[in-house]
Amino acid sequence: MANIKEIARMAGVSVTTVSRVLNNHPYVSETKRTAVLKTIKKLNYTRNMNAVHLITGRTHAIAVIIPNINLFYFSVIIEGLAQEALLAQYRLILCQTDYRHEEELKVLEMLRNKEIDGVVIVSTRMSSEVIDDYTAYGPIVICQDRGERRFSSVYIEHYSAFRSGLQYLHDKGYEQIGYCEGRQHGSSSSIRQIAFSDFLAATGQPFQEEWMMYNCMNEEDGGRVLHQLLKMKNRPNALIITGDHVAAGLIIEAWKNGIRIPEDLAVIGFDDQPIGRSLGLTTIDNQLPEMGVTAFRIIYDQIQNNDSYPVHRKLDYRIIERSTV
Amino acid sequence: MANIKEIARMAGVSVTTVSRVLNNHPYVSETKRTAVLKTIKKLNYTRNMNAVHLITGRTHAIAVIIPNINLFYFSVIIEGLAQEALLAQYRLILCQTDYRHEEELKVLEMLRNKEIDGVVIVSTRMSSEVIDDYTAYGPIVICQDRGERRFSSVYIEHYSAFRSGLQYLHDKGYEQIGYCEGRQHGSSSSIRQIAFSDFLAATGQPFQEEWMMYNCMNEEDGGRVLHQLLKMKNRPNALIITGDHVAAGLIIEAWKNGIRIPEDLAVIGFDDQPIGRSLGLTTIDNQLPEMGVTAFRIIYDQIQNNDSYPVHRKLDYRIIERSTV
DNA sequence: GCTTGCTATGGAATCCATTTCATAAATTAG
DNA sequence: CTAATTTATGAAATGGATTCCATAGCAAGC
Repeated sequence: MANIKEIARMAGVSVTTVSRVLNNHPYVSETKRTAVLKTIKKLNYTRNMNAVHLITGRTHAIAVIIPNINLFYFSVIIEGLAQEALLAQYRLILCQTDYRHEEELKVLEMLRNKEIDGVVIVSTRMSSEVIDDYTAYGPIVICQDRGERRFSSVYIEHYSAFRSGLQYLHDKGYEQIGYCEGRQHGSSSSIRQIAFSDFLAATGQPFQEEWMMYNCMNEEDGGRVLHQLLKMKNRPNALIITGDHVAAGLIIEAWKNGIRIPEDLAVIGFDDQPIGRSLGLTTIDNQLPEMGVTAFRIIYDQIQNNDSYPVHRKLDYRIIERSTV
Repeated sequence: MANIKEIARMAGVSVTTVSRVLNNHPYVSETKRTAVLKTIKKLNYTRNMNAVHLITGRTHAIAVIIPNINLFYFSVIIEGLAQEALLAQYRLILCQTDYRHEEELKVLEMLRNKEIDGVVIVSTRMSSEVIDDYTAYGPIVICQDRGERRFSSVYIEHYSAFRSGLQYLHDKGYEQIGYCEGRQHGSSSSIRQIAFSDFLAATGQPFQEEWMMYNCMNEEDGGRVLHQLLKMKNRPNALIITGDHVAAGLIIEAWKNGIRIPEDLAVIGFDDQPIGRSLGLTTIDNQLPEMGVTAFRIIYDQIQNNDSYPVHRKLDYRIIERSTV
């Protein structure tokens, strides 16, 4: 109800002085300062932040584009992001777009509209060209590896992470390796597929279409994969699975069906998820929380310094050896 | 850069007419409309949404207070909430407060500041009195059962859900029932504890402190609980566990230690989580996605109708019978 | 022919804080 | 004792839309 003008009138000062008190500006006498504070309290006044946003051109909010929060991979990144945003007193607008192009675009439009100060893109199907068009309006950071572009990125080297997983299996003596892949047309999927065929080529093995399992998203898919394996005449003796929860579903189904792990089937997962820890699953940790944290920090720095020079930050991965290989 | 005034000047119309075009107001002639649209395109104009928010007093944003997104219980609620928000073209501001009182208050202050149009509180430690103080500033809905208050709620009857879980075990012939509880001082924990002791009283059983397991939050805690059980001289033959992931950790550890489920130990969980499905875990489904969806709809209705009459909506639960009881 | 009602348009007020600029008093420096 | 700072204060411009109100042309109703 009350606005800065009314406070000024009642406290017998100018609006400028009230604004100074509100923003802790030093050049206000102690008498006036207390008078203003008293009036503010009396009228139960707070700033209308929309006016502040309008005049300052900043909203202290960033948006994050994500297909779905209820997937471990994403929720962990968001957790880190949200933690950092809280620390920096920034608002985090969650945009669960399910890869829908028009919704993803709407978020970038928010940047143009000045509704937000920056955008973190965790996963998208948008082309780099489309995103490039919006870099003029504010910092954008993407959690994918896209090479050099006009926007910043934080990424894991999926190629080498995947290759080192394969190499690990190979070093342990497994030669027949199958691959359970997540979202078939994800950006990292294609990189991993290349890593996979490069590995096969390097070790002189043929590509077996039967040993490729597509669209493995959750525990149930893992279970389904095990039954696929059971039907095969020529089975792989090791599996590399992108996502520990898929691996978990598979391992549980394996136990139920008397398949010994790793004796009959070795399994290596990704992302070091809690359920994998319980199962003793060997996995490749991708430092996902770090991803969210880093993404926020990049955005934050760019907002603070009004700097649009793109930054690229590579995160490390590491193999966590447990008992499924 | 460009604003509505400039568009008006260039298109040779008034700002009012431009605003009308922008808002699809019918009373604009076709000639002027196209002139305006052409100018908008030419100058690559978009509205400054902060100005719109200021003048309209609405932001089309709601905030959600949540301790941590990376917990299944919460992330599922958020998923539903985010889906509905997207449909209604609302922004969802994620406030991961980790139960910190000052942070939770800041979110309510955002409502007073007019930064947001409403608040969904998924879980909080704030007292109803504190929340009541903010209902004057906009709709608030809480996902907890707090009896009749000045703000709306969506809730599960934890008491009866828990009792029916116990009853189910009892009907199946289990008499020695232990209880793994989540966050010890959560609002639903105390209700469940009452349900538990009421049940014991009703069936004439004594309360066994040893059979109460506190602070079971994740898979590892479930594993830990199993080892606690192994050490007991007098073991329960059934366990009711709030949270399927805790139950999952326990079941996996049971398998490793040769405890047969349900023969040696029956287990009933809560929330119907994916990992539980793989394990064949009997569980009580609390319709969590529905919770988020409903919470949003309540807020949305109240915003639309400028209606602050509190609504209370109870969600159903149901037992999903699988093979651990 | 006169009253309504609808279409079309624009001027000006409004939302509310920040910030630049101008001014003046009080210090400090030299 | 004058010049240069520092402190303190307020008027007015600014950010960029929406909307109330006034005006006017035109068609329909009686």
